[in-house]
Amino acid sequence: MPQPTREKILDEVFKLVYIHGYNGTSMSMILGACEIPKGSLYHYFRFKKEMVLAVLRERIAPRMDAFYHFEMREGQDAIDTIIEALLNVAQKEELVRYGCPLNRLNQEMSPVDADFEAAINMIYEKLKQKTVTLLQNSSIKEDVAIDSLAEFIIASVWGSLSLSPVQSSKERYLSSVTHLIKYLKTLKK
Amino acid sequence: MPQPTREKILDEVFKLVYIHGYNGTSMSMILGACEIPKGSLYHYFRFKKEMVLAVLRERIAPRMDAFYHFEMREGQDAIDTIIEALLNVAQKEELVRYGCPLNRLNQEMSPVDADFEAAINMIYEKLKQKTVTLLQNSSIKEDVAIDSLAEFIIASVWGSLSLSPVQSSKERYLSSVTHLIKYLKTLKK
DNA sequence: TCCTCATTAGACCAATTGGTCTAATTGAAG
DNA sequence: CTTCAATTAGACCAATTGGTCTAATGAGGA
Repeated sequence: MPQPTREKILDEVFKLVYIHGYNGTSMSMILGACEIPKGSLYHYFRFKKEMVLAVLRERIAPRMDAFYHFEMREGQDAIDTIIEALLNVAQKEELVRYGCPLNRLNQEMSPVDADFEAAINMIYEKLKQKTVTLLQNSSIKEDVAIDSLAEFIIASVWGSLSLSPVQSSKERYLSSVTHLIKYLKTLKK
Repeated sequence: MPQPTREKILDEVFKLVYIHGYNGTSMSMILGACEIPKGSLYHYFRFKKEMVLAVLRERIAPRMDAFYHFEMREGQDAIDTIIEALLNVAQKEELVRYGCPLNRLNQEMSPVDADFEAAINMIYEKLKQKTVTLLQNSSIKEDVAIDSLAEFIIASVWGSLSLSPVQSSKERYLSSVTHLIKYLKTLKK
């Protein structure tokens, strides 16, 4: 068996929902992409919502967790770790093309579904907390509001990634996020 | 007649699509909200897509145009006009609650529909151009890349408004956008 | 070998989707 | 008043939606 059915489903649903959104992805699209019969799909997931919530936990959350995961330079200032992460984003084709998958689902589902809202918020808070921790261990001036700075960083990335999703490009993201980086540098001690 | 039918439709469709998205809004929801029969709806618009594109042009675009529309202080620096606009956003209940309607439609539709992508891009470019013009007439340092700064400003606002759409709040938006304002001030001559 | 249980297969279903069409009803101009 | 186009009304439609259900399959352990 090349790939367990359940994992295959999660992979395909992630791709479809990432691009078409929750409401834009039908069960028949999913069936077609997975090339499995209905019986299998509904054997693993009771219904669509449960499936996409699983995608959130098992595909999107790990991607968010990976945001700061790369070889850290020895003795590097934490603020530079963040900057490196920001620049890393530009290398991910799908990110500059379609934006942050968490943010996409957030905008579509949070206002209309409490379960999605809660699940998304947990993932967001974790990412924010990581950023806060990094900022606390960095050479940033003491009088800066760490918490809101962390939110501003995430917000700027989300926004920069949503500038023209289609014609978008690495360059557009980079030129926008460069300002964020410049700002971060002004906050150094 | 209290309100021409076509205008009523555009108002209701705007509200529904703003919150539920394009695919999350069905014709029956629209019919229900407008309290009109199907015949009327399809008399004014040939199909759903045409209707929402009209909402984009006649409801969303004007809102974007209004972004910098308020009494400008005499002899005020253009950069302060921008800052005032950023702070004004916090007063719009629906904005801090649901985010920027243009950005929402952008994220949902641009990747999957060329007509939406084009229409949205035109509105975006106009907003960006206004921002560029303001920046050019401001006391900003000469070596700053005006174009990408304009994009960064819009991106930051979009992002700040999408931080937790539901539990969101004025405060959250403000504390995030405060960093943007601080950054803009560092760019003054 | 047989049994068991997870899995696969797909026919089937009610409800809803976006959309068509014809008939009735207006309201304004001549 | 009559005329005629704009508008309203809603029955109707094929296609699709998310979801159910029963039967067949198959792999592993006793």
